[in-house]
Amino acid sequence: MGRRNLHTREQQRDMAIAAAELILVREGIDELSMRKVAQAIGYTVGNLYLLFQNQDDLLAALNERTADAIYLSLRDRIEVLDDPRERLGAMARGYIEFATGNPNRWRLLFEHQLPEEMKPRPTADARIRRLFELVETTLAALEPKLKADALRLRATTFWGGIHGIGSLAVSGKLSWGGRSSDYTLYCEEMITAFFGPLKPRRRS
Amino acid sequence: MGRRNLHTREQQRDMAIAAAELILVREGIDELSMRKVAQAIGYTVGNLYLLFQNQDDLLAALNERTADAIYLSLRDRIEVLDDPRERLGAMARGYIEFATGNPNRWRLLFEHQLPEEMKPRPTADARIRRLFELVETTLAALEPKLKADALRLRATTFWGGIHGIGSLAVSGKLSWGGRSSDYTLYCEEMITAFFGPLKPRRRS
DNA sequence: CCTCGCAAATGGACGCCGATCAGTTCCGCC
DNA sequence: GGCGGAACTGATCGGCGTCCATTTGCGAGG
Repeated sequence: MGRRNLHTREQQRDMAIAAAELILVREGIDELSMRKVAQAIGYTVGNLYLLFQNQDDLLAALNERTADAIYLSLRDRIEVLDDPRERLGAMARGYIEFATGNPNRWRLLFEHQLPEEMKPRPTADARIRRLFELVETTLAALEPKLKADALRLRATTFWGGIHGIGSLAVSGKLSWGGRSSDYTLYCEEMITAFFGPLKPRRRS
Repeated sequence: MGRRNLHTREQQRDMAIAAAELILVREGIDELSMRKVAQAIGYTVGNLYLLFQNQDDLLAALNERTADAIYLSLRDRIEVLDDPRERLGAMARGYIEFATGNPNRWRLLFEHQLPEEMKPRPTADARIRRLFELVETTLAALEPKLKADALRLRATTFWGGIHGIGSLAVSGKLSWGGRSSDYTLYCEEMITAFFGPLKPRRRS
């Protein structure tokens, strides 16, 4: 075949990303090959390289979608809550739930290192930074007396801790440190460590 | 060539593991291939499959060594310290230092998921559990009034948090949440969150 | 000292992968 | 109606993990 013009470049890109995400979710990272993606969208492998620089470029596009999905999920969760403390809890639980509910997408985002020569692709990084900033903003409402530097340090450390719970949960290593696999438990413990016991006074 | 008997099976295994670790450290996970390992030890690829079931079996052997190295490193660090609080700090810093100092070994251990059909290989898991138990034991000395369940939960959560710092540090994503890349800062903040400010009274 | 069984090790084959590019096809403009 | 060039193909390359028929040579038995 030659020129078909069935879809625009942009459409083909979207199709490829969607197909790749489906393969990623259903079959895992190792099964996600350019050949499978090409076959899934009805084009040849060579054509994929007119849409993406290489495989890592496609994976980076996937990661952008994942980062967006996490951010929007957390955003939706907290906008119905008023108490900053509850917001942080909801974000933490939402983060862990996304990790355990979408392990392959989560792993690709955080554990698949892209080669450094494609570092000038700040889009994905910016979307993660947005996530950290969401935490920071929420934390600012909870601890208004903290200075900017201390606030940032605290938010980053807290979210790094939550991230660690997610990381261990996804790789199935949380049970190594204890019997339970109920990640919410670890979540609550982390929040308590950072922000004190839940609801210190109720109906008092 | 045929029978050489230059090295025993055990020796060949050790040579292969050592060679693989060198390649892992120097060139990264993606460059660690069975062919390179075979060439490095002066044998053919086919012979490697008389020593290991498959590549993941070799990687699992590498991970055992890494887990041992981390455990022994932390053990050495704390045995010269008496104060439990200082011990936990030393362990946390040591963990992060190992992660940032040996990123490829650390990534292979925690971020490379082995296929589930080789799950009946409890050796590597046991070595990680040992690490968690070391934390738990040290924490027990700091908070003697905690019950076993609460202790385990607290230790696991704390160590999961430290692990998260390491995970983000290794993947270079810690700067996303703040300017500094001085991981010790995050370490101290995490310890403070869990165990209160450092040295609450000095020379008082 | 010879020889021969069998363990030890080889090396090539298979099917997959990411990546490249000369060549083919056919759309749309003149 | 025809043609230039964009769109797309598919063959090709080197490398990968894995397997196994074949070859080699050590060492026990004569």
